[in-house]
Amino acid sequence: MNVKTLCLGILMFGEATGYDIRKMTQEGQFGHFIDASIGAIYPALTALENDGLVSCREETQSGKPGRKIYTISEAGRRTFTASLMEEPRGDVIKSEFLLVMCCSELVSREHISNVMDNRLADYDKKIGFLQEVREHCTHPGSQFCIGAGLTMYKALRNYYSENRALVEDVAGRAQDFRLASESETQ
Amino acid sequence: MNVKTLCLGILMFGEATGYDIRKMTQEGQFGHFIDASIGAIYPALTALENDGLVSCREETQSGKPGRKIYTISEAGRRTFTASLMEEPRGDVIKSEFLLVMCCSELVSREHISNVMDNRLADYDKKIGFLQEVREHCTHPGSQFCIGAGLTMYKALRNYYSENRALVEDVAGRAQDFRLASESETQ
DNA sequence: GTTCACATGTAACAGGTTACATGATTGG
DNA sequence: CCAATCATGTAACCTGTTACATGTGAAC
Repeated sequence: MNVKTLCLGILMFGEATGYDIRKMTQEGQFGHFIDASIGAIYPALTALENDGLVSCREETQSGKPGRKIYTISEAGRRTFTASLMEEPRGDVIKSEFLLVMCCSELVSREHISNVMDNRLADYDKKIGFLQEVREHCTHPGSQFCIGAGLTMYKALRNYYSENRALVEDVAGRAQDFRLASESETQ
Repeated sequence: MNVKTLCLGILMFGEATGYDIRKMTQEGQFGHFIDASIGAIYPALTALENDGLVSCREETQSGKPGRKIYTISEAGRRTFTASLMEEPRGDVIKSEFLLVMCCSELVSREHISNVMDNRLADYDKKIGFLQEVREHCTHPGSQFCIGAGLTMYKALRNYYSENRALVEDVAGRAQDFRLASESETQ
């Protein structure tokens, strides 16, 4: 799913600026399953406008840079709806965090504990965001997605806080818990 | 986290071919948090060898194409360990599935139900894989990561099967459940 | 017989990231 | 006064995807 389609999808929920879209992929109701950087969003919106899939209205404010507010067009709606009919591909998850946890014996216990604390705090923040968004949301599809995010974050948060000892106890002890290659090949 | 580092990380657990690494990022103990395509892995391994971070032994079998078995070097271990000390970035999750669910009123109920059934079956398969891997695994960090994957998949599987009616009941009823933009701007 | 799993590799192309450039306003 | 938030945009660069090319052996 490329950034253009993602922007179209977000614009289905209401007009927005590039900046708004960026924010929605960070903290909003899409934060937990859509990823798009600001440097990709602006060119995507320009391309979408050239293709006639969105229209743009410019709001010039005194002093501030003019906001470019994008609205999806009828053609844009059709294009987006058509893209929904394709079989969705498997979710992509990339977690540097789990890679660190996986190899906890290679780093210090302080580092592991610190990274873990940060992650737990992150999850609390995300859970708070989603709970707040859910209260102001009456759209069934969004409710479903917000619920999925909350389910995932809460389950992981709980798992991490209950099982962190597993990785913390072996941190810095590479000698005792050698990874497979070391015991096999040496 | 780029593919080179990912390969290094997997090779910390034992020597492997490019093909093996690909499989481990699909079904193995890394399948749920590492993503690397085969077309990225082969060049990465070549680059890693040129940098002296891995060594390569070629096993020529009768008929079959020779397997190139890569082993991480001492320099490779140091490089990988150093990369673990960097603060891990937030997890990246991209889900076309949730985008479809989010906009379920735009497509038919058949499509939604079909996509949902596929997803549930996918999760069952993944849960089965991980449960099997867990049984043969004594490494604490891996156990932690496998447990995290199981926790996430089981929680989502359960949530989806309990809440699928939310999106199925509105499928194909865009008139009744208009997305925000339609009611606001028209 | 045909499909699948094993096994490697290349190259064109698409795509996105990062950093930079600019500038006002608000809050600490 | 400095940092953060709002707000847009460009471009060099990096990275990875997709499709193709090749070939065996086993299973169905």
